[in-house]
Amino acid sequence: MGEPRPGLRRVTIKDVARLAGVSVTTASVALRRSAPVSEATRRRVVEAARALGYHPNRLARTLVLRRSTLVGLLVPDIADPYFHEIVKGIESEVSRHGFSVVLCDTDRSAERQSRYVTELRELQVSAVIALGAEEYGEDGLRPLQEAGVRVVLIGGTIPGVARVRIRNDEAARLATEYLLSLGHRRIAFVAGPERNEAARARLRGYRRTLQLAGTWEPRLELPGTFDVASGYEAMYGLLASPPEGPTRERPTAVLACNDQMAIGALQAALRAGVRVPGEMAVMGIGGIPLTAQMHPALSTVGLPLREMGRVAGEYVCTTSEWPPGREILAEVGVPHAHGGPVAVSVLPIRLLPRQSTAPPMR
Amino acid sequence: MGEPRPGLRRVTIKDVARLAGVSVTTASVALRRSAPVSEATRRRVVEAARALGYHPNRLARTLVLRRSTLVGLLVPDIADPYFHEIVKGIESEVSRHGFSVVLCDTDRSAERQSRYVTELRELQVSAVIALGAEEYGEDGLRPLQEAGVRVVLIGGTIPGVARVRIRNDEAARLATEYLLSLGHRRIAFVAGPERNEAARARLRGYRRTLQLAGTWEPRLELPGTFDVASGYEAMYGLLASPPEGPTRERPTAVLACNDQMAIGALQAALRAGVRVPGEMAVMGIGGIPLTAQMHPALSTVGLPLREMGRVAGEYVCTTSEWPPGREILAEVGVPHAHGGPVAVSVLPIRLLPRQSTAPPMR
DNA sequence: TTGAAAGCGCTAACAT
DNA sequence: ATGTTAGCGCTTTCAA
Repeated sequence: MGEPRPGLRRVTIKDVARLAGVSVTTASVALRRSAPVSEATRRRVVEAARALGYHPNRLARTLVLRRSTLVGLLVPDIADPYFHEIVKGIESEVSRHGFSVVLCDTDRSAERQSRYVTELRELQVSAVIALGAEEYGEDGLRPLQEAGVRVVLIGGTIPGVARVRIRNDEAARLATEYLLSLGHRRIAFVAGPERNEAARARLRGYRRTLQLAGTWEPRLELPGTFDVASGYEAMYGLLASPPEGPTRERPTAVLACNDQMAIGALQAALRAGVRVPGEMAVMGIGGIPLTAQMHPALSTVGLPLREMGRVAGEYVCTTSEWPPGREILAEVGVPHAHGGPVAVSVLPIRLLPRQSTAPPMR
Repeated sequence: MGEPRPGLRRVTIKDVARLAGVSVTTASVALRRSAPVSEATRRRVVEAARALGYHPNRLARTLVLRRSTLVGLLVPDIADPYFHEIVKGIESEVSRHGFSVVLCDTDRSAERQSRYVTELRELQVSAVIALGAEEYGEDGLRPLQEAGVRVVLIGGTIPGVARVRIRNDEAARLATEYLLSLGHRRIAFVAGPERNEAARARLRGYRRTLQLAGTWEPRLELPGTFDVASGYEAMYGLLASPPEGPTRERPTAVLACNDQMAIGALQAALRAGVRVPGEMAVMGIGGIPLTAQMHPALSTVGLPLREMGRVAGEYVCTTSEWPPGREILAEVGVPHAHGGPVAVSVLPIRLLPRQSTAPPMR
């Protein structure tokens, strides 16, 4: 902790009270309007506060009220573009409610993670929003819950922890059906990390859709790690040595499990002189802004990223309890999602057909 | 503010003291080792704390000690890749010192900005790190300073405010000289926003270097706005209608004022069927990780982004005052920077020659 | 070596 | 309508 900055004694409510010629209580009440005060005194107090440049000390308030306006944000890597829109959604919603966000970039390190969990407890945060649940393990967030901190997950599941859900399987289904509708039959899929729940769900959605269409080929499922380079490599490998199969032809379309890998795949294709979308359609899932900046602009499935952040932010700032137990805040999916639990609130997943997809060449 | 969470009374130092059978004072002293305590009691206290899962309340501590472990981070747009490494540098350094970062994404809105300035004051942050100084205006941060909050800028200048400086002109010079050394003579420059200090410095560096080489052509200075799209457009325009000049030929190389625009320019060239680096060399400035992911990998000038964040973080967490007045923390530049004030600490800018640059074709 | 008392800035009973 | 008292959790004089 830094030295107390000397000389700069901050102006407290005491100063305001003195200048206004009232008691501290009256000053407090007048400023907060938490009880009736005569209009005259209220004005005097407000005027005194303005004159002195008074700003209430939130920490003192937190202490006495025993509720904090601090919210922790646990994120595996703030540089990961997938998180950006989500973070912006969180940040603006939380701020709108008069809360503040404490940023904790764990850098995917278990050690930093647990340090942050401790730190957030000490800071008396009222809630924690955790991105990338698969990082924390079953009980990584337990200490927070036990301390009475409201915890909500975005992406992934931990038993007993509230979360914002989206229908990742539907997102993949939407993309796959779109490619099918364009006339593609051999559609490769660049999968994500096995441990990632969203990646698994998207793979499932892709697989089921192709199985239903009768064109599923296990060999067209390529491994990937969510990053640009792995998408590049997957496409590179595909072009270098197309997987064998019922037909010897290489796929006419590649769906990547996330946008970053689609970007990598796109670049690999272009680099190899393969025309996109003419000779190879490329598609992602996510709808991060960068996809729109590519040339050709990348077709993808737009997930309500900002809205996910907003919902989580609203939840943690909101006083009323949500349905208890393993709470589902928002069931985010296509409106006609088949079966499943009733949606609390259905946010739109939408297809974003852009330049990187077209019907296969004849 | 949320409701106080009932029932979950947190464990305080009072509980620890009671369990250990000592006074609160002794418990405090034992835990902090701030005064001599008998080994026996110390163990009892520590044991009690462990048993109860005690975590000190930092806000209470801040209140009494009058120094906070909160640091505000003002950033125009957390999704801007230029800021990522800087933010990570800040975050890890600040965290290493036991401080926490309050994230404020102003979204380049003046209104949000001033709300945040107020919020940070109320939170009693001990310091604020502000990225993108040009956003805040001469006195946007004044209230913080007046409240005794230590303020430091990364990028840009505000009179009387400490800042971390890098030699942006040198970065551009380095890039330009490199392109000259490859044999390029007609080198276009995609400039950045006029109001951005770094953009102006880089333009200056480019211009002077070419003037020195006797190959400067004003028409080769193209306008840009720092984003990918503007780099794309600049290159697109260049290829569609090469600027007239002493020779009718189009430039053989394009240097962009930042990496994002270079990425856009690269894509435009590739899209137009112009081979990079064969027919057109493309280069950026910044060294953001994304440049390494491109194909071809983008040549650029690596700025010590993480280190800039680290230095700023260290400054705000550090108790000792730095040189007063318009403090210069770290003069970041090439070792042989010509003239200028003496460097407090010189951080390396380094050339990152990669695949997007090569000698011009004959 | 330990503890009692005071107080950081604020708010909420409970008077008046 | 206003003021007095008490106390949030913690640390630090100052006594014992």
